[in-house]
Amino acid sequence: MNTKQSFGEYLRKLREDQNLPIRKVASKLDIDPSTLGKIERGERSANKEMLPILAELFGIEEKALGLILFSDKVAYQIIEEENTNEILKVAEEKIKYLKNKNLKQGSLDLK
Amino acid sequence: MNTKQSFGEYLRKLREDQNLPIRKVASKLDIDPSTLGKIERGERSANKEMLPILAELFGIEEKALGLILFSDKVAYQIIEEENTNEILKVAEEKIKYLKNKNLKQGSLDLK
DNA sequence: ATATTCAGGACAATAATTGTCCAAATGTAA
DNA sequence: TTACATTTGGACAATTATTGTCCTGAATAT
Repeated sequence: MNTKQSFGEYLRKLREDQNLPIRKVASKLDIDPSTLGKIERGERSANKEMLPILAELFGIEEKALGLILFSDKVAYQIIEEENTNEILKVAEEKIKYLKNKNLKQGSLDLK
Repeated sequence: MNTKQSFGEYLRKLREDQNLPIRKVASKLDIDPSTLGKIERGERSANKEMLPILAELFGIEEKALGLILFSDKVAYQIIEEENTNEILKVAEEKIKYLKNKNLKQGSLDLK
């Protein structure tokens, strides 16, 4: 897993390795080729519905693809702050706490 | 630093410790009391402009307040995924890479 | 009982996101 | 070069999310 790559860069590499035109992949995703181009260039974000389609198309794990997508989103969200590491650490503790809390309560009040 | 608290819960505690009504704090922030109530209950998000005002009002570090706010946002964004820890780890590496890259290039292309 | 405070829904305004369409640019092969 | 396919990127519209206000009713305090 190359964590230095953005989702778009990764996607483009996958596509080019298979010599597929944007047009074809876009068609699988049922979106305009221009939109996919923007996703590959990072001007747009992909959404979760695209993940299983892309995973199957390129023969990779959907979870791995999602990992790249979500880490992109998180990174983008806080990269302009100075204390990014601290933010991530506190977020991790918070998530741990919340997941445990909701587990005990039974109700998944996470939306 | 209590990482188990959300930004809103933390804010409410600060306010109640000083026996201030929502109305007064909202006025300092120049927003409707109802909006502040929602922020305290987590139904709305605070924004960065509010941080220095709140920090001064309650005599705490703006950075500490921002830490709680941003970690909240990150946690909220990914808490429904299963592999949250992995996402955070990859995000951290990505940020490290991007910050270093932009440092070297000089241009802060982060927006 | 009256005042104040707070909760929460309905609503409007604004901003952000998502996608399409098209024209220009780029690449590719004959 | 010509012809064709692909990609880029701007303008635009539609949808969705966010933000805040206003108002009513409930709870709390005096």
